[in-house]
Amino acid sequence: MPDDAKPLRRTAILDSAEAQFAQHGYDGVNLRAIAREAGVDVALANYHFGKKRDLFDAVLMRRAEVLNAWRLKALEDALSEARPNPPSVEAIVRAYLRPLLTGSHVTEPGWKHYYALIAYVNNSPEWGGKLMTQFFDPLINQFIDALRLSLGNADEKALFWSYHCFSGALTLTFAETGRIDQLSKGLCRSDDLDGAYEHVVRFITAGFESIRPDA
Amino acid sequence: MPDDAKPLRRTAILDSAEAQFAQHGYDGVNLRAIAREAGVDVALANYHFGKKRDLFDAVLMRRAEVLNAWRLKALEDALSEARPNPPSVEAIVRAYLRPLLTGSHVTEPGWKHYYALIAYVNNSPEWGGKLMTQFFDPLINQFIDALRLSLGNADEKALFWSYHCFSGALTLTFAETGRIDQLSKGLCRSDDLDGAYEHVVRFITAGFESIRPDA
DNA sequence: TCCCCACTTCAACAAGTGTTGAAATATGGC
DNA sequence: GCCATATTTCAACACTTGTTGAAGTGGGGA
Repeated sequence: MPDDAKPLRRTAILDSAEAQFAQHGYDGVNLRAIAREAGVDVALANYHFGKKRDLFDAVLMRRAEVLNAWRLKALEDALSEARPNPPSVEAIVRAYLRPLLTGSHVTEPGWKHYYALIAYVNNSPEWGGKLMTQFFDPLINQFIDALRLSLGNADEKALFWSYHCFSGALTLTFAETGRIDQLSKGLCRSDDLDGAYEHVVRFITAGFESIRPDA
Repeated sequence: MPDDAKPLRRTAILDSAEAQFAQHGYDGVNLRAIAREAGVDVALANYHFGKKRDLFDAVLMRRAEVLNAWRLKALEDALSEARPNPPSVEAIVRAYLRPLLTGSHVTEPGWKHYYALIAYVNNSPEWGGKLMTQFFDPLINQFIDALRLSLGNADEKALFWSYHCFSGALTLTFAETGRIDQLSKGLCRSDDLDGAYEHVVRFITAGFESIRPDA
């Protein structure tokens, strides 16, 4: 039987929580609003997920696993295509971003909400350090290893600060705040992840290339 | 008389609100906690600033004006130094970042809190578009104009998406989430803004240079 | 048919929320 | 000292919050 055959209410709660946490943050949402949008009673969220904070973690976890699998495969493909040499920086950046910014899923509201949630978490002084580490760092370390190889003996501090810039640029893209729409007077649209892809790839690749020691 | 001679409680409320909004976000804070840390009664916040949301705006406004003045001067200095030519991209990026990441104020808790607040606002789908536009975009447009001149006839979409990456990298730096500390196993410290400065300048400058048409 | 079980709702609690009007206190000009 | 005004506190309201225990529902196996 398919995964979502019976527990319809359960996933409805997750979907609703995802959308609302993404838009208003953890504290800006109450369980009654989540339950109302899911069409269930308040107590049901507690029955399935426990405390509010556990529901938040469950939302975060659900798509993190899917995402990490996609991105791991993209990285491994890039590595095996270039073998025995390390892939180019651009190939690594593309492997990092392609599963996130391109493909049919990036227009689905569920994924958009999830991305906005990641933007919220990554920039939160309270949770940024802990939660991002918990859910994503094993994969991120593999990407950084690949970049280190590709860049020769780049300075380690420069490498980590460069990744930091990368992460910040990406998560602001995820937030889809509409600010670039205003700044560019409508020329760029923050909800157009696919359109942002090539621009972000170019900018980030050039940033990493600038720390190459023999450059 | 100095500005902060009499209204001690007023600024105490602003300081406390700044610290708490920065750490927990708008909805994660209640007025009683702000008043307690400021050592005043709850009703006093209402007397001075009105509704909770107005207090939030007042916190945002206070340092925005100072910041914009510093950064405008830095940009004008860069422009006049290079005249009649446009300044280099690096000079513009430095003018943008130097007032933010270097100087004696960047170790003060007040400014750190304010920066974290900016990170919160800039990445918030609810407020990112509106508030950042309101407080900072007049200045940002001048920076983008300078970059456009310096870069020759760069593609406009590429220019705005590049600034978007810039903004994301900077605001994640402001958030000081401690994530880079964990990723780098302590080699980089997210509270070391001054140490981040040169790395961010290099990364961002290279990113912008990559869209130069004759490159 | 009956019973067990997972699931769902109902109703309520205790604590915390922003906001406000009135009372108390301080401040500065005369 | 006196009084108008600005500041600060007190006390309370009306409402929302997360959480929980008890009751109800439905379906599948004995």
